[in-house]
Amino acid sequence: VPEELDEVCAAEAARWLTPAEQEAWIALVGVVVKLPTALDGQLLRDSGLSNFEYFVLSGLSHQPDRTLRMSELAVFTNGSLSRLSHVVKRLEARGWVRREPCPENGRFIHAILTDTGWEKVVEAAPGHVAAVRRFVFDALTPEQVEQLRDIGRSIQLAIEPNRPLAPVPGAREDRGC
Amino acid sequence: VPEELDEVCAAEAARWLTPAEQEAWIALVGVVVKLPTALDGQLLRDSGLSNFEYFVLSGLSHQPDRTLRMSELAVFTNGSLSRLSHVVKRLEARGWVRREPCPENGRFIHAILTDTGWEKVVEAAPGHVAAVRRFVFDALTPEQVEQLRDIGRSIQLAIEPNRPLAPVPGAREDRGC
DNA sequence: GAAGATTGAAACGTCAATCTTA
DNA sequence: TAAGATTGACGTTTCAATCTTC
Repeated sequence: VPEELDEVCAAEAARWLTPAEQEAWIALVGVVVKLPTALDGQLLRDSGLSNFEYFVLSGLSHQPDRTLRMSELAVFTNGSLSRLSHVVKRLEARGWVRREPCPENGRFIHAILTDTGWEKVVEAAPGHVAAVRRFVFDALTPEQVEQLRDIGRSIQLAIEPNRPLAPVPGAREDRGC
Repeated sequence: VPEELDEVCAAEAARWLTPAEQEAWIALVGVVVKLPTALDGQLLRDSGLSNFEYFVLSGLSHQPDRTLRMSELAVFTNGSLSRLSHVVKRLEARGWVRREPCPENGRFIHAILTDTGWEKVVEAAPGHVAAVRRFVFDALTPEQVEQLRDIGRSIQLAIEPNRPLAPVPGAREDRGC
């Protein structure tokens, strides 16, 4: 068996990863798999929300009118429109979001955060942000935070050369929230 | 609404993320969501395998005897034992893996890569590695590769302080495969 | 009893088909 | 006709309960 493995290695050597890349790859895969699980766990235990649901509510809460078109929200949440539709239906059933057709263009549907939904985000946010700090930023130096930003953007560009990296227009990211 | 937002910001200011951290966070979330989708897409199209299934087959293929206990394999794949059990059942039905109780300790179950399974990995590997190169390493400088490794390890340590970071013993990572 | 592993039901995501409005 | 959005069916993951072996 080792011999066969060598053959495979030799045949495809040019395409394999270097040892340094392998180390980075293993580390990256671990984060990609474990971070969502860890964050989902905290949110689910403490607030009964999935990561994705929180992202939807949080995205709406940062809009000046707590409103976003479904397709804009889909971009913001990095999810498909179909998935978003299912999730918003559940959030609507729980009373945190409501949907209305756009008065100006009937093809658009506005997802709107309700007052109850706002309270839910306000309740859930501190614990979630604390988890993000604990799992990510407390473990990194300021230089690493910048490195992470640049690396993340480069990888996203490689995956989606055409899509803009910036969050949805209107998001109040500059506010420090 | 903006006023309320300010109140929330002020009340929880100490726990929010800094602007630099927000940028990094958005970039990281994007990678965490999009990279699995991109890799899953390539594998599914070209080889009919999910990322997780490939990881299982690949993990076994790197063992000297193509064998790993179920619980070891679960650690290696960053997945739950339950999920692994379901997946291995499907892989067994497709003839790529078989399961046998450990002769020395009947509680352990060995997952063993079959010859057909080996061929499957050999067929799927080049395309998958090429995708990893294209989406990740072609976009990064050698310095960034090292940074990514360190950042990834730090985050994993923060998530799981107790679990070892190294791959499963016996994995032939040092071989360049 | 506890570790290792499996199972079934419920929840979720994905895909293709559908519906609606411009 | 095409863009925006929804729906239902199917496959997968998760969670709790179960089974087996030490």
